[in-house]
Amino acid sequence: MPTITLPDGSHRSYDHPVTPAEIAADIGPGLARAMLAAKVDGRLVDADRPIDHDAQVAIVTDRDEEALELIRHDAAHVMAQAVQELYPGTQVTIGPAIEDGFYYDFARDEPFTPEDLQKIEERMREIVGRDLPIRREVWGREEAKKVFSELGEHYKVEIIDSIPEDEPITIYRQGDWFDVCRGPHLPSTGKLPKAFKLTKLAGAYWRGDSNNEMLQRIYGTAWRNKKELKAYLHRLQEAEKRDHRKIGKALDLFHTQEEAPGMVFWHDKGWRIYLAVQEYVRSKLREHGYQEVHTPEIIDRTLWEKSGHWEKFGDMIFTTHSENRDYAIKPMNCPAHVQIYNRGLRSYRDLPLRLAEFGSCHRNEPSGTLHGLMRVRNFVQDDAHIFCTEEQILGEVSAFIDLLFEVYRDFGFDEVLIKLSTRPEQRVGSDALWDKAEKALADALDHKGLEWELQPGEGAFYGPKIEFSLKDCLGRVWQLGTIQLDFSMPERLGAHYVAEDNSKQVPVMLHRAVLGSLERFIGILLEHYAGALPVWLSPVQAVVMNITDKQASYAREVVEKLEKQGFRVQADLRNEKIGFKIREHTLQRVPYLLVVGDREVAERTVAVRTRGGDDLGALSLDAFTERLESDLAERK
RNA sequence: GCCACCGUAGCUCAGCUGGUAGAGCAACGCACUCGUAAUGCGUAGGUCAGGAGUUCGAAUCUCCUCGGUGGCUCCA
Repeated sequence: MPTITLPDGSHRSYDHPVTPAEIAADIGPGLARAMLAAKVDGRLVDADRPIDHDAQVAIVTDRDEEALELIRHDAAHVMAQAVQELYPGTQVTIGPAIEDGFYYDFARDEPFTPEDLQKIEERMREIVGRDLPIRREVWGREEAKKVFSELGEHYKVEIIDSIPEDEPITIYRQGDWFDVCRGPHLPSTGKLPKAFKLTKLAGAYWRGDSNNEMLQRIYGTAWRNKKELKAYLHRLQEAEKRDHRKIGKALDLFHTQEEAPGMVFWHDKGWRIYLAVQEYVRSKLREHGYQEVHTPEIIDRTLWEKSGHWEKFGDMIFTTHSENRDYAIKPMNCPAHVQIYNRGLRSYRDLPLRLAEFGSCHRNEPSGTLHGLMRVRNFVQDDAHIFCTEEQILGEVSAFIDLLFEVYRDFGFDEVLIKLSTRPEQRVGSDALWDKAEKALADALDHKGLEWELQPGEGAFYGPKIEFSLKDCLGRVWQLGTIQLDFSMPERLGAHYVAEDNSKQVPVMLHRAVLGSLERFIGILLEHYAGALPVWLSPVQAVVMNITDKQASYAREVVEKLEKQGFRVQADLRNEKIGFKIREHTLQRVPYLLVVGDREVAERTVAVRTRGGDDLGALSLDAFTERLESDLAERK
């Protein structure tokens, strides 16, 4: 006899198994109508699933956040039904709810077109209008396989086969259409809010394996009401405006062209940003006890054979040759740093040895993966390798995390995603070493009180790693920093040190980067700030503009004085109206706009306006310099 | 690399079912010397990504190549 506890703490007892729908009806007809599903002991279930035990029950309506997942999953089903009604013979595969929406993967010989999306969306609305009840059924495994294989749904048969033996095969039916699904679902298709939109077509491999055939994926977004949908679409639009590729063009920072796919032509202003970032990191490395080195970009292939990269990444390495020798354009810096380590005999007293390089690397990334500055074929890593003893791992990892967060904070990033990847099946090094290393990484994170996600088995074959990522304006996650332990390369490349007891030991090598690639990092910076970089990173920190030709020489004098103090300042003496110049430099995101007219010349001041439109009034040059200095100090 | 889509003036884009290329901004010239987000008038600018084919005729249709976009796979 179940006793039901509601969220307000009240109880209701029943003398028979009761469905959430009945409970909702007991509470009130309004709630019963609004009901989408229920939460029973914290788990989402269908409105008509009987409850036969004492339970905590909450009725889920479209006011609850949980409703979103249901709505999106239902939208996927309704879309699949619409597709199969419109395009008979199309096979269904899987269709989950995802962040902001849903997708469904279909198998069909003919490709879907953007016009098809319109039709499918219309048919979806029609199916919602039919208000078909959605029913859960439990089928026998063999029966289910028979039905789906007779329908020609071969992917579904494979899915049924992959469901664990002890789990029931559940079918959700809406009208004539049904699908294998774990559920839960809405009570009927009519409960699906008409606040969805099909957004894009894409290819996707069956089961995410590139050896499998490619399916056609349709993505959509779905929300609780039209207002939410509209807000989401607006958010997307705003995000697109921040796209670093657009900003790069509009602010004349860089370009790419056909002749060098995946490689960047940095223009003057973009390169100033690049140098500002690099100079900053360089100063941080010095503070943290690194040596900066520089190594060749073209190195004989034999070194890469020894390191193992030639065999493993051969097709991604650019090569060149001369006088019967094959060279690799370096895809990474580590083997080169080991060469520096290996010069001379190292003592345990030399460790930890931290070698840093702004290393230019080339990797022949597959064409489909290139993306603006975010994924390129030629990039510069803020790379460093730390050679240390096993005992020093924890301290080095810990110091690295401090450095990383100092840097991220200075650039204005607070939200960092952290993942720890541990031992994969195929690996080198003893279990005892892996135990120690994984613990060192986890401890270092925990001691800082950081939140992190464990990715078991995702480590490299040569050691575990931590990855630090940021999201771009469209929510895509890009990895920036990383610290990886390496138990393999030092030995492969013959690195040693003499220990206290005079024995010869192999050092542990840590690969680490804070920004990852400078290119990608600048891309993220541009999107994060929508192009309006903090003063310390702005390629042009101030523009001095005259109102008429009369003030030209004073304007030049102001520019010269500020430049002498190390600021990045330009003059705009064109014969244009001041409003025109203000507009142009505001759009160029110049932090400070200095206007000089007759008044300023007479008083030896500058009239200061910010790119945000604030009027700071007339300031003496000294007062303005002071303001710039304080911006730089605060990294504003 | 795989699937789909896209490539027109320096930039942003228009050009319907094939009939011989257009706008705004930018550039250049002239006038205007002006006080905080666009002064006016004029001029010039394109082998429609490249190649092949269909056709009397191709920016438009077909095929190939290159590049880009969105996903998928990958990312030492």
